[in-house]
Amino acid sequence: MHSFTEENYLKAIYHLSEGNTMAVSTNQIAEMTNTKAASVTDMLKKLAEKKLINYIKYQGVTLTSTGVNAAVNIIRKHRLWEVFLVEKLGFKWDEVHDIAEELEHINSETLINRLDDFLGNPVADPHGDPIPDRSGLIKHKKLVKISEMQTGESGTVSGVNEHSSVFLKLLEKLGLTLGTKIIISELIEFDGSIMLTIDQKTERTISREVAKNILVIL
Amino acid sequence: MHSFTEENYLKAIYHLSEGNTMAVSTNQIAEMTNTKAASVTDMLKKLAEKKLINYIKYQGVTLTSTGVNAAVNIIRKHRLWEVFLVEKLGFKWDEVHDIAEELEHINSETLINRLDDFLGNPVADPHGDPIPDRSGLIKHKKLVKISEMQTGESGTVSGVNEHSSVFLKLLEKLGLTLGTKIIISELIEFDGSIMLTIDQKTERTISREVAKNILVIL
DNA sequence: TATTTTATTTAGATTAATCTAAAAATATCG
DNA sequence: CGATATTTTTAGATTAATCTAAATAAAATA
Repeated sequence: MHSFTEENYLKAIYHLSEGNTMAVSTNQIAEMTNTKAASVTDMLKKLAEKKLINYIKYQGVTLTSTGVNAAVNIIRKHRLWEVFLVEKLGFKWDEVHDIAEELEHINSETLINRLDDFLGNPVADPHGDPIPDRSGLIKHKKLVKISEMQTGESGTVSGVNEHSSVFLKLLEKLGLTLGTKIIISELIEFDGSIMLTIDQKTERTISREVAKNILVIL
Repeated sequence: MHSFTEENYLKAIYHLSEGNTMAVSTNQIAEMTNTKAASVTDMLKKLAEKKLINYIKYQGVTLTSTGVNAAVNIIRKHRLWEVFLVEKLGFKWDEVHDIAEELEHINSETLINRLDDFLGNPVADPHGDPIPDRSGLIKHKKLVKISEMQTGESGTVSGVNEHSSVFLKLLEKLGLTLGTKIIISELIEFDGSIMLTIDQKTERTISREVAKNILVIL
């Protein structure tokens, strides 16, 4: 098994390379892991030694397939524990991240597979992020940022790009939690803010910044 | 908070001082934590510095009240997680120790209190060991070893003194799991083994060694 | 009680993860 | 394209937890 710390680096690299196919830089990793670049370099050497990443000095890193596997497994655990915390223990979606951050390092494949079954094999966590299945497969849904929608388009809130407690609490206040149906009523040219109808009832305006971080299924 | 390692030392000291009021020795701790005496000495200095133990060179240690609190809290977490693993995830009583050993270090009072409620505030773990309540109070039941019972006496299996998987599996094979009613039918003088009736049906003989490790409520 | 044995502590190293400061490589821009 | 800025790496320390080997204290025993 890998150490707690190694797992956190793998996860960071994975998240940083989601979307873009580019290699991830030392500084990016340092920022994400709250460490200094020098520490990251040391760890990268170690992870490369273990064949978890492809590392060329000064050129950034990518995960090897072994590395991806390890990372995906941690993410699977994180998200399943989040579902547990919300569905079974009654936590709110903005309260679970830090606890899941600890729970994701518990080592037992049996445990996590039984937890998965206990929870009814959920496909998404409380923030709408997909949960990898036990073979590591992730079913990505086609999600669109509200900021990219056109007037008249409608969709269902199904994910977020920003997981901070402040943001999630705001969404709750706005009535924009997962499953909420929205219709774009107007795009305001002046500041890019967006007016929308929530659940066929409330009309609301949200800033472009907020809109960028809400994902919907059309 | 205390480190993972510090917590393990506190727990070890607590378990070693259960029952006897004597100070716990460096070597005892070394054995329980699978470390060497020299490492223990270092850690004892650190724990004493933090006022978690009373430590006098060469004289062994006792926990301070702060230390007891910390230890009991870890034990509470361990046992609640064990209940979760058995009751909710379908693990067997001999499979949960190692996983709970990891889970007990997850830091969140809210989490553990919600888990407690979710489980219906159990008073004992799957091995019959009492679960401290959220204030740290432990309700000890008056338990007697089968080896101390007399012919004709009856009782209900309610705990064990040996938590190894081998032993627990044996008890299952023998039909001596928690809740089983037994009556002592004969004490065999030759080797100290004990003949008993299980659930008013089966008659069985168990060795003194096994009998010493099964606890019953009369 | 003196001697031997056992237990404990100290001294000095090691490993993992981190840091700061300096050096080296890469990227940017005038 | 070359000077400057930025990024990354190296060098050398630090901290927590551990170890082995040697020294010291306590306990057992003859």
